[in-house]
Amino acid sequence: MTHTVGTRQAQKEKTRRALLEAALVLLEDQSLSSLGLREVTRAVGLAPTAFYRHFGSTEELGVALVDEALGSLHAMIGTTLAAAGGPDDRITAAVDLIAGHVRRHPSHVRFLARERYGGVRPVREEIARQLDTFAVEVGAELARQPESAGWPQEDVLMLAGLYVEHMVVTAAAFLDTVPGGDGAPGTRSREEVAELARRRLRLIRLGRRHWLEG
Amino acid sequence: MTHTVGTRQAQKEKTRRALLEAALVLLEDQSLSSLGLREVTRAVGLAPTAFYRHFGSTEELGVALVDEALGSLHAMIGTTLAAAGGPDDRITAAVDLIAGHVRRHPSHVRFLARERYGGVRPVREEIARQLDTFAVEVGAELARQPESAGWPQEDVLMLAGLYVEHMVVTAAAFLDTVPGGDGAPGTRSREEVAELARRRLRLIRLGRRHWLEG
DNA sequence: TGTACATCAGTGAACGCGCGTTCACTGATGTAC
DNA sequence: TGTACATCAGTGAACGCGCGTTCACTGATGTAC
Repeated sequence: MTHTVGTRQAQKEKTRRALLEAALVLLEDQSLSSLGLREVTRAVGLAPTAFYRHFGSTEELGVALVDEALGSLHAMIGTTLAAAGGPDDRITAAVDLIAGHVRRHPSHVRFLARERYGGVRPVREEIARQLDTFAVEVGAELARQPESAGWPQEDVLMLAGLYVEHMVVTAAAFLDTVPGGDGAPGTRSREEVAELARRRLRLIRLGRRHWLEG
Repeated sequence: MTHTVGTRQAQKEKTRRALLEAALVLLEDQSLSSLGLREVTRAVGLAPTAFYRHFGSTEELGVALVDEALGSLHAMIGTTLAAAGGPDDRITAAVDLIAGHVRRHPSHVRFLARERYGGVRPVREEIARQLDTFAVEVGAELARQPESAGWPQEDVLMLAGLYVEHMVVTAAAFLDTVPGGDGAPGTRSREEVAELARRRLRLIRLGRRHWLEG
Protein backbone atom coordinates (compact mmCIF):
# COMPACT_ATOMS: atom_id res chain seq x y z
CA MET A 1 0.00 0.00 0.00
CA THR A 2 2.70 2.51 -0.89
CA HIS A 3 1.35 5.79 -2.06
CA THR A 4 -1.69 4.37 -3.94
CA VAL A 5 -3.48 7.43 -5.11
CA GLY A 6 -6.96 7.84 -3.65
CA THR A 7 -6.60 5.34 -0.81
CA ARG A 8 -8.11 7.79 1.64
CA GLN A 9 -10.90 8.79 -0.70
CA ALA A 10 -11.66 5.16 -1.53
CA GLN A 11 -11.86 4.26 2.15
CA LYS A 12 -14.21 7.14 2.79
CA GLU A 13 -16.47 6.04 -0.03
CA LYS A 14 -16.45 2.52 1.37
CA THR A 15 -17.53 3.75 4.79
CA ARG A 16 -20.23 5.87 3.24
CA ARG A 17 -21.63 2.90 1.40
CA ALA A 18 -21.50 0.83 4.59
CA LEU A 19 -23.59 3.50 6.33
CA LEU A 20 -26.12 3.52 3.51
CA GLU A 21 -26.46 -0.23 3.48
CA ALA A 22 -26.75 -0.50 7.25
CA ALA A 23 -29.45 2.16 7.18
CA LEU A 24 -31.34 0.25 4.50
CA VAL A 25 -31.33 -2.85 6.66
CA LEU A 26 -32.52 -0.93 9.72
CA LEU A 27 -35.27 0.66 7.63
CA GLU A 28 -36.82 -2.74 6.99
CA ASP A 29 -38.48 -2.44 10.39
CA GLN A 30 -39.02 1.28 10.83
CA SER A 31 -39.50 4.54 8.98
CA LEU A 32 -36.79 7.04 8.22
CA SER A 33 -38.28 9.60 10.60
CA SER A 34 -37.46 7.32 13.54
CA LEU A 35 -34.05 6.15 12.35
CA GLY A 36 -31.27 7.21 14.71
CA LEU A 37 -27.79 8.27 13.75
CA ARG A 38 -26.32 6.16 16.56
CA GLU A 39 -28.20 3.09 15.38
CA VAL A 40 -26.60 3.37 11.98
CA THR A 41 -23.03 3.88 13.17
CA ARG A 42 -23.43 1.10 15.72
CA ALA A 43 -24.48 -1.28 12.96
CA VAL A 44 -21.38 -0.40 10.96
CA GLY A 45 -19.05 -0.42 13.97
CA LEU A 46 -18.12 3.24 14.00
CA ALA A 47 -18.20 5.93 16.65
CA PRO A 48 -21.40 8.01 16.41
CA THR A 49 -19.43 11.10 15.53
CA ALA A 50 -18.05 9.48 12.38
CA PHE A 51 -21.53 9.85 10.90
CA TYR A 52 -20.97 13.58 10.45
CA ARG A 53 -18.00 12.99 8.15
CA HIS A 54 -20.52 11.65 5.61
CA PHE A 55 -23.98 13.11 6.26
CA GLY A 56 -25.30 16.13 8.09
CA SER A 57 -28.31 14.23 9.38
CA THR A 58 -30.31 11.03 8.89
CA GLU A 59 -32.58 13.09 6.67
CA GLU A 60 -29.67 13.78 4.36
CA LEU A 61 -28.79 10.11 4.36
CA GLY A 62 -32.40 9.40 3.39
CA VAL A 63 -32.14 11.59 0.32
CA ALA A 64 -29.00 9.72 -0.69
CA LEU A 65 -30.88 6.44 -0.29
CA VAL A 66 -33.48 7.56 -2.81
CA ASP A 67 -30.84 7.60 -5.55
CA GLU A 68 -29.62 4.22 -4.40
CA ALA A 69 -33.07 2.64 -4.42
CA LEU A 70 -34.40 4.27 -7.57
CA GLY A 71 -31.19 3.57 -9.44
CA SER A 72 -31.79 -0.14 -9.27
CA LEU A 73 -35.44 0.33 -10.29
CA HIS A 74 -34.39 2.45 -13.21
CA ALA A 75 -32.29 -0.26 -14.70
CA MET A 76 -35.23 -2.65 -14.38
CA ILE A 77 -37.66 -0.37 -16.17
CA GLY A 78 -35.41 -0.14 -19.19
CA THR A 79 -35.31 -3.94 -19.42
CA THR A 80 -39.07 -4.20 -19.07
CA LEU A 81 -39.79 -1.87 -21.94
CA ALA A 82 -37.24 -3.50 -24.19
CA ALA A 83 -38.87 -6.93 -23.81
CA ALA A 84 -39.81 -8.66 -27.07
CA GLY A 85 -42.47 -11.24 -27.94
CA GLY A 86 -46.25 -11.27 -28.15
CA PRO A 87 -48.39 -9.01 -25.95
CA ASP A 88 -49.07 -11.68 -23.31
CA ASP A 89 -45.42 -12.69 -23.24
CA ARG A 90 -44.45 -9.10 -22.60
CA ILE A 91 -46.88 -8.77 -19.73
CA THR A 92 -45.62 -11.99 -18.19
CA ALA A 93 -42.03 -10.89 -18.66
CA ALA A 94 -42.72 -7.51 -17.07
CA VAL A 95 -44.32 -9.02 -13.98
CA ASP A 96 -41.52 -11.57 -13.67
CA LEU A 97 -38.98 -8.78 -13.85
CA ILE A 98 -40.72 -6.93 -11.06
CA ALA A 99 -40.85 -10.10 -8.94
CA GLY A 100 -37.16 -10.74 -9.53
CA HIS A 101 -36.30 -7.19 -8.67
CA VAL A 102 -38.16 -7.37 -5.38
CA ARG A 103 -36.40 -10.62 -4.53
CA ARG A 104 -33.00 -9.10 -5.24
CA HIS A 105 -33.57 -5.70 -3.67
CA PRO A 106 -36.35 -6.02 -1.10
CA SER A 107 -34.97 -3.24 1.08
CA HIS A 108 -34.88 -0.83 -1.87
CA VAL A 109 -38.52 -1.49 -2.65
CA ARG A 110 -39.57 -1.31 0.98
CA PHE A 111 -37.77 1.97 1.42
CA LEU A 112 -39.47 3.51 -1.60
CA ALA A 113 -42.95 2.30 -0.72
CA ARG A 114 -42.51 3.43 2.86
CA GLU A 115 -41.00 6.85 2.29
CA ARG A 116 -42.96 7.79 -0.81
CA TYR A 117 -45.61 9.22 1.48
CA GLY A 118 -43.40 9.17 4.57
CA GLY A 119 -42.78 11.78 7.21
CA VAL A 120 -39.60 13.29 5.83
CA ARG A 121 -40.44 15.95 3.28
CA PRO A 122 -37.17 16.25 1.31
CA VAL A 123 -37.13 12.48 0.83
CA ARG A 124 -40.77 12.41 -0.23
CA GLU A 125 -40.16 15.17 -2.74
CA GLU A 126 -37.07 13.54 -4.17
CA ILE A 127 -38.97 10.28 -4.71
CA ALA A 128 -41.85 12.11 -6.39
CA ARG A 129 -39.44 13.98 -8.63
CA GLN A 130 -37.63 10.83 -9.71
CA LEU A 131 -40.83 8.85 -10.29
CA ASP A 132 -42.05 11.69 -12.51
CA THR A 133 -38.83 11.44 -14.48
CA PHE A 134 -39.44 7.71 -14.85
CA ALA A 135 -42.92 8.33 -16.20
CA VAL A 136 -41.52 10.71 -18.80
CA GLU A 137 -38.98 8.11 -19.89
CA VAL A 138 -41.60 5.40 -20.09
CA GLY A 139 -43.79 7.80 -22.04
CA ALA A 140 -41.02 8.41 -24.57
CA GLU A 141 -40.70 4.66 -25.06
CA LEU A 142 -44.46 4.15 -25.37
CA ALA A 143 -44.69 6.95 -27.94
CA ARG A 144 -42.35 4.95 -30.17
CA GLN A 145 -44.68 1.95 -30.24
CA PRO A 146 -47.18 1.60 -33.11
CA GLU A 147 -50.06 1.26 -30.61
CA SER A 148 -49.54 4.90 -29.69
CA ALA A 149 -49.99 6.27 -33.21
CA GLY A 150 -52.26 9.28 -33.12
CA TRP A 151 -52.10 9.67 -29.34
CA PRO A 152 -51.76 13.14 -27.86
CA GLN A 153 -48.62 13.40 -25.80
CA GLU A 154 -50.69 14.15 -22.71
CA ASP A 155 -52.47 10.84 -22.99
CA VAL A 156 -49.23 8.97 -23.50
CA LEU A 157 -47.93 10.52 -20.28
CA MET A 158 -51.11 9.57 -18.45
CA LEU A 159 -50.66 5.97 -19.56
CA ALA A 160 -46.97 5.99 -18.65
CA GLY A 161 -47.82 7.26 -15.18
CA LEU A 162 -50.37 4.50 -14.80
CA TYR A 163 -47.75 1.90 -15.70
CA VAL A 164 -45.19 3.33 -13.27
CA GLU A 165 -47.83 3.48 -10.55
CA HIS A 166 -48.84 -0.10 -11.24
CA MET A 167 -45.23 -1.20 -11.11
CA VAL A 168 -44.63 0.40 -7.73
CA VAL A 169 -47.85 -1.02 -6.28
CA THR A 170 -47.05 -4.48 -7.60
CA ALA A 171 -43.54 -4.38 -6.22
CA ALA A 172 -44.89 -3.35 -2.82
CA ALA A 173 -47.41 -6.20 -2.95
CA PHE A 174 -44.63 -8.71 -3.61
CA LEU A 175 -42.88 -7.51 -0.45
CA ASP A 176 -45.40 -9.08 1.86
CA THR A 177 -45.57 -12.42 0.08
CA VAL A 178 -43.99 -15.68 1.06
CA PRO A 179 -41.74 -17.66 -1.27
CA GLY A 180 -43.91 -20.75 -1.74
CA GLY A 181 -47.55 -21.30 -2.62
CA ASP A 182 -49.88 -20.53 0.26
CA GLY A 183 -48.62 -18.57 3.20
CA ALA A 184 -49.99 -17.58 6.55
CA PRO A 185 -53.63 -16.55 6.64
CA GLY A 186 -54.02 -13.04 5.29
CA THR A 187 -50.86 -13.16 3.21
CA ARG A 188 -50.85 -13.74 -0.51
CA SER A 189 -48.55 -16.07 -2.36
CA ARG A 190 -46.18 -14.68 -4.97
CA GLU A 191 -48.11 -16.39 -7.71
CA GLU A 192 -51.36 -14.78 -6.60
CA VAL A 193 -49.81 -11.34 -6.66
CA ALA A 194 -48.25 -12.03 -10.04
CA GLU A 195 -51.53 -13.28 -11.53
CA LEU A 196 -53.39 -10.22 -10.23
CA ALA A 197 -50.74 -7.90 -11.65
CA ARG A 198 -50.94 -9.60 -15.05
CA ARG A 199 -54.72 -9.29 -15.19
CA ARG A 200 -54.55 -5.62 -14.36
CA LEU A 201 -51.94 -5.06 -17.04
CA ARG A 202 -54.18 -6.86 -19.53
CA LEU A 203 -57.10 -4.65 -18.60
CA ILE A 204 -54.98 -1.55 -19.01
CA ARG A 205 -53.76 -2.84 -22.35
CA LEU A 206 -57.36 -3.29 -23.51
CA GLY A 207 -58.15 0.25 -22.44
CA ARG A 208 -55.14 1.45 -24.36
CA ARG A 209 -56.19 -0.43 -27.48
CA HIS A 210 -59.62 1.23 -27.54
CA TRP A 211 -58.59 4.63 -26.20
CA LEU A 212 -58.90 6.57 -29.46
CA GLU A 213 -62.38 5.15 -30.23
CA GLY A 214 -63.62 5.91 -26.71
CA MET B 1 -74.86 17.26 36.64
CA THR B 2 -76.58 15.20 39.29
CA HIS B 3 -76.05 11.52 38.88
CA THR B 4 -76.13 11.55 35.06
CA VAL B 5 -75.42 7.97 34.18
CA GLY B 6 -72.17 7.50 32.26
CA THR B 7 -70.59 10.86 33.06
CA ARG B 8 -67.32 9.22 33.86
CA GLN B 9 -67.46 6.94 30.83
CA ALA B 10 -68.40 9.83 28.55
CA GLN B 11 -65.47 11.90 29.82
CA LYS B 12 -63.11 9.02 29.23
CA GLU B 13 -64.35 8.61 25.68
CA LYS B 14 -63.89 12.34 25.13
CA THR B 15 -60.28 12.19 26.32
CA ARG B 16 -59.64 9.18 24.15
CA ARG B 17 -60.91 11.00 21.10
CA ALA B 18 -58.79 14.04 21.99
CA LEU B 19 -55.73 11.80 22.06
CA LEU B 20 -56.61 10.30 18.69
CA GLU B 21 -57.15 13.68 17.09
CA ALA B 22 -54.00 15.18 18.55
CA ALA B 23 -52.05 12.20 17.25
CA LEU B 24 -53.54 12.64 13.79
CA VAL B 25 -52.37 16.25 13.73
CA LEU B 26 -48.89 15.32 14.89
CA LEU B 27 -48.75 12.61 12.23
CA GLU B 28 -49.06 15.20 9.48
CA ASP B 29 -45.34 15.81 9.85
CA GLN B 30 -43.97 12.46 10.92
CA SER B 31 -44.56 8.72 10.80
CA LEU B 32 -46.20 6.68 13.50
CA SER B 33 -42.96 4.89 14.30
CA SER B 34 -41.46 8.14 15.56
CA LEU B 35 -44.55 9.44 17.35
CA GLY B 36 -43.96 9.82 21.10
CA LEU B 37 -46.49 9.19 23.82
CA ARG B 38 -45.42 12.37 25.61
CA GLU B 39 -45.93 14.45 22.47
CA VAL B 40 -49.51 13.31 22.25
CA THR B 41 -50.43 13.92 25.89
CA ARG B 42 -48.66 17.29 25.79
CA ALA B 43 -50.78 18.32 22.80
CA VAL B 44 -53.95 17.40 24.69
CA GLY B 45 -52.81 18.92 27.98
CA LEU B 46 -52.58 15.73 30.02
CA ALA B 47 -49.88 14.18 32.15
CA PRO B 48 -47.91 11.57 30.16
CA THR B 49 -49.13 8.81 32.41
CA ALA B 50 -52.75 9.46 31.47
CA PHE B 51 -51.95 7.95 28.09
CA TYR B 52 -51.90 4.47 29.62
CA ARG B 53 -55.52 4.79 30.72
CA HIS B 54 -56.44 4.63 27.02
CA PHE B 55 -53.74 2.86 25.05
CA GLY B 56 -50.95 0.47 25.89
CA SER B 57 -48.57 2.11 23.41
CA THR B 58 -48.49 4.48 20.45
CA GLU B 59 -48.62 1.38 18.28
CA GLU B 60 -52.00 0.49 19.78
CA LEU B 61 -53.17 4.05 19.22
CA GLY B 62 -52.11 3.67 15.61
CA VAL B 63 -54.31 0.63 15.14
CA ALA B 64 -57.24 2.60 16.54
CA LEU B 65 -56.49 5.38 14.07
CA VAL B 66 -56.88 2.97 11.18
CA ASP B 67 -60.57 2.50 12.03
CA GLU B 68 -60.95 6.24 12.40
CA ALA B 69 -59.38 7.01 9.04
CA LEU B 70 -60.89 4.16 7.06
CA GLY B 71 -64.31 4.76 8.53
CA SER B 72 -64.58 8.11 6.83
CA LEU B 73 -63.27 6.62 3.58
CA HIS B 74 -65.79 3.83 3.79
CA ALA B 75 -68.72 6.22 3.84
CA MET B 76 -67.31 7.94 0.79
CA ILE B 77 -66.95 4.77 -1.22
CA GLY B 78 -70.61 3.95 -0.73
CA THR B 79 -71.58 7.35 -2.09
CA THR B 80 -69.26 7.00 -5.06
CA LEU B 81 -70.73 3.71 -6.18
CA ALA B 82 -74.30 4.90 -5.77
CA ALA B 83 -73.77 7.87 -8.08
CA ALA B 84 -76.23 8.12 -10.98
CA GLY B 85 -75.96 9.69 -14.42
CA GLY B 86 -74.04 8.90 -17.61
CA PRO B 87 -70.64 7.20 -17.53
CA ASP B 88 -68.63 10.41 -17.78
CA ASP B 89 -70.78 12.07 -15.13
CA ARG B 90 -70.09 9.21 -12.78
CA ILE B 91 -66.38 9.44 -13.31
CA THR B 92 -66.44 13.17 -12.69
CA ALA B 93 -68.58 12.70 -9.60
CA ALA B 94 -66.26 10.02 -8.24
CA VAL B 95 -63.17 12.19 -8.62
CA ASP B 96 -64.96 15.18 -7.09
CA LEU B 97 -65.96 13.05 -4.14
CA ILE B 98 -62.38 11.99 -3.60
CA ALA B 99 -61.20 15.62 -3.83
CA GLY B 100 -63.84 16.70 -1.33
CA HIS B 101 -62.93 13.91 1.02
CA VAL B 102 -59.27 14.88 0.97
CA ARG B 103 -60.18 18.49 1.66
CA ARG B 104 -62.33 17.52 4.62
CA HIS B 105 -60.08 14.84 6.08
CA PRO B 106 -56.52 15.47 4.92
CA SER B 107 -55.00 13.96 8.03
CA HIS B 108 -56.96 10.73 7.56
CA VAL B 109 -55.71 10.38 4.01
CA ARG B 110 -52.15 11.29 4.94
CA PHE B 111 -52.15 8.76 7.74
CA LEU B 112 -53.38 5.97 5.47
CA ALA B 113 -50.97 6.74 2.66
CA ARG B 114 -48.08 7.03 5.08
CA GLU B 115 -48.71 3.97 7.23
CA ARG B 116 -49.96 1.65 4.52
CA TYR B 117 -46.37 0.64 3.94
CA GLY B 118 -45.08 2.18 7.16
CA GLY B 119 -42.78 0.82 9.82
CA VAL B 120 -45.39 -0.43 12.28
CA ARG B 121 -46.47 -3.93 11.33
CA PRO B 122 -49.82 -4.25 13.16
CA VAL B 123 -50.96 -0.96 11.65
CA ARG B 124 -49.83 -1.96 8.18
CA GLU B 125 -51.65 -5.26 8.46
CA GLU B 126 -54.85 -3.65 9.72
CA ILE B 127 -54.86 -1.23 6.80
CA ALA B 128 -54.28 -4.05 4.32
CA ARG B 129 -57.07 -6.08 5.87
CA GLN B 130 -59.54 -3.23 5.73
CA LEU B 131 -58.64 -2.23 2.18
CA ASP B 132 -59.22 -5.84 1.15
CA THR B 133 -62.65 -5.68 2.73
CA PHE B 134 -63.33 -2.50 0.78
CA ALA B 135 -62.38 -4.21 -2.46
CA VAL B 136 -64.80 -7.05 -1.70
CA GLU B 137 -67.60 -4.55 -1.07
CA VAL B 138 -66.84 -2.64 -4.24
CA GLY B 139 -66.73 -5.96 -6.08
CA ALA B 140 -70.21 -6.86 -4.81
CA GLU B 141 -71.51 -3.53 -6.09
CA LEU B 142 -69.79 -3.91 -9.46
CA ALA B 143 -71.20 -7.40 -9.86
CA ARG B 144 -74.68 -5.91 -9.73
CA GLN B 145 -74.03 -3.62 -12.69
CA PRO B 146 -75.06 -4.78 -16.18
CA GLU B 147 -71.51 -4.16 -17.47
CA SER B 148 -70.34 -7.06 -15.34
CA ALA B 149 -72.70 -9.63 -16.86
CA GLY B 150 -70.81 -12.82 -17.63
CA TRP B 151 -67.73 -11.82 -15.58
CA PRO B 152 -66.04 -14.43 -13.41
CA GLN B 153 -66.03 -13.31 -9.79
CA GLU B 154 -62.26 -13.35 -9.77
CA ASP B 155 -62.14 -10.75 -12.52
CA VAL B 156 -64.70 -8.59 -10.76
CA LEU B 157 -62.51 -8.62 -7.67
CA MET B 158 -59.46 -7.74 -9.72
CA LEU B 159 -61.30 -4.73 -11.13
CA ALA B 160 -62.60 -3.71 -7.72
CA GLY B 161 -59.06 -3.83 -6.32
CA LEU B 162 -57.88 -1.67 -9.19
CA TYR B 163 -60.56 0.91 -8.38
CA VAL B 164 -59.71 0.94 -4.68
CA GLU B 165 -56.03 1.26 -5.51
CA HIS B 166 -56.72 4.09 -7.90
CA MET B 167 -58.82 5.85 -5.28
CA VAL B 168 -56.08 5.68 -2.65
CA VAL B 169 -53.41 6.86 -5.09
CA THR B 170 -55.60 9.73 -6.28
CA ALA B 171 -56.39 10.80 -2.74
CA ALA B 172 -52.70 10.79 -1.88
CA ALA B 173 -51.95 12.86 -4.99
CA PHE B 174 -54.51 15.46 -3.91
CA LEU B 175 -52.68 15.81 -0.60
CA ASP B 176 -49.71 17.58 -2.12
CA THR B 177 -51.73 19.98 -4.24
CA VAL B 178 -52.44 23.61 -3.62
CA PRO B 179 -55.96 25.06 -3.60
CA GLY B 180 -55.78 27.32 -6.65
CA GLY B 181 -54.59 26.81 -10.20
CA ASP B 182 -50.81 26.65 -10.49
CA GLY B 183 -48.73 26.13 -7.40
CA ALA B 184 -45.06 26.14 -6.61
CA PRO B 185 -42.78 24.54 -9.19
CA GLY B 186 -42.96 20.78 -8.88
CA THR B 187 -46.42 20.71 -7.34
CA ARG B 188 -49.56 19.97 -9.28
CA SER B 189 -52.80 21.90 -9.11
CA ARG B 190 -55.93 20.17 -7.89
CA GLU B 191 -57.43 20.39 -11.35
CA GLU B 192 -54.41 18.68 -12.91
CA VAL B 193 -54.64 15.81 -10.46
CA ALA B 194 -58.40 15.55 -11.04
CA GLU B 195 -58.03 15.54 -14.81
CA LEU B 196 -55.36 12.85 -14.67
CA ALA B 197 -57.52 10.73 -12.36
CA ARG B 198 -60.51 11.05 -14.71
CA ARG B 199 -58.47 10.01 -17.71
CA ARG B 200 -57.17 6.98 -15.91
CA LEU B 201 -60.68 6.02 -14.86
CA ARG B 202 -61.81 6.35 -18.47
CA LEU B 203 -59.02 4.09 -19.63
CA ILE B 204 -59.91 1.51 -17.02
CA ARG B 205 -63.57 1.76 -18.04
CA LEU B 206 -62.59 1.07 -21.66
CA GLY B 207 -60.61 -1.94 -20.57
CA ARG B 208 -63.60 -3.13 -18.61
CA ARG B 209 -65.91 -2.73 -21.60
CA HIS B 210 -63.74 -4.93 -23.79
CA TRP B 211 -62.57 -7.37 -21.14
CA LEU B 212 -64.65 -10.34 -22.25
CA GLU B 213 -63.64 -10.00 -25.91
CA GLY B 214 -59.97 -9.64 -25.05
C1' DT C 1 14.35 8.82 -2.41
C1' DG C 2 13.75 11.32 2.07
C1' DT C 3 11.94 14.73 5.10
C1' DA C 4 8.75 18.01 7.05
C1' DC C 5 4.26 19.58 7.13
C1' DA C 6 -0.90 19.51 5.96
C1' DT C 7 -5.10 17.13 5.62
C1' DC C 8 -8.86 14.79 7.42
C1' DA C 9 -11.60 10.15 8.57
C1' DG C 10 -12.45 8.31 12.65
C1' DT C 11 -12.18 8.57 18.12
C1' DG C 12 -13.88 8.98 22.83
C1' DA C 13 -15.35 11.74 26.61
C1' DA C 14 -18.78 14.75 27.93
C1' DC C 15 -23.14 17.50 27.82
C1' DG C 16 -27.96 18.40 28.42
C1' DC C 17 -32.40 16.61 27.09
C1' DG C 18 -36.63 14.18 26.34
C1' DC C 19 -38.04 9.70 26.29
C1' DG C 20 -41.14 5.50 28.22
C1' DT C 21 -42.42 3.50 32.36
C1' DT C 22 -43.19 2.75 37.65
C1' DC C 23 -45.57 4.07 41.54
C1' DA C 24 -48.35 5.79 45.20
C1' DC C 25 -51.63 9.47 45.17
C1' DT C 26 -56.16 12.30 44.68
C1' DG C 27 -60.67 13.39 44.17
C1' DA C 28 -64.76 13.16 41.33
C1' DT C 29 -68.09 9.67 39.84
C1' DG C 30 -70.67 5.51 40.71
C1' DT C 31 -73.11 2.13 43.71
C1' DA C 32 -75.23 -0.39 47.70
C1' DC C 33 -78.19 0.03 51.34
C1' DT D 1 -82.99 11.28 50.16
C1' DG D 2 -78.57 10.41 52.75
C1' DT D 3 -74.50 7.94 53.96
C1' DA D 4 -70.50 4.96 53.50
C1' DC D 5 -67.61 2.65 50.49
C1' DA D 6 -65.64 1.32 45.73
C1' DT D 7 -64.02 2.57 41.37
C1' DC D 8 -60.90 4.61 38.38
C1' DA D 9 -59.32 8.77 35.11
C1' DG D 10 -55.89 11.70 35.72
C1' DT D 11 -51.55 13.40 38.62
C1' DG D 12 -46.71 14.32 39.64
C1' DA D 13 -42.29 12.80 41.17
C1' DA D 14 -38.77 9.83 40.07
C1' DC D 15 -35.92 6.42 37.42
C1' DG D 16 -32.60 4.91 34.10
C1' DC D 17 -31.53 5.26 29.27
C1' DG D 18 -30.26 6.45 24.64
C1' DC D 19 -30.36 10.27 21.93
C1' DG D 20 -27.90 14.21 18.90
C1' DT D 21 -24.20 17.21 19.13
C1' DT D 22 -19.63 19.59 20.77
C1' DC D 23 -14.93 19.28 21.14
C1' DA D 24 -10.09 18.45 21.21
C1' DC D 25 -7.55 14.42 19.80
C1' DT D 26 -4.92 10.81 16.88
C1' DG D 27 -2.61 8.80 13.38
C1' DA D 28 -2.66 7.27 8.64
C1' DT D 29 -2.67 9.32 4.03
C1' DG D 30 -1.34 13.00 0.94
C1' DT D 31 1.78 16.71 -0.71
C1' DA D 32 5.68 20.03 -1.35
C1' DC D 33 10.32 20.37 -1.84
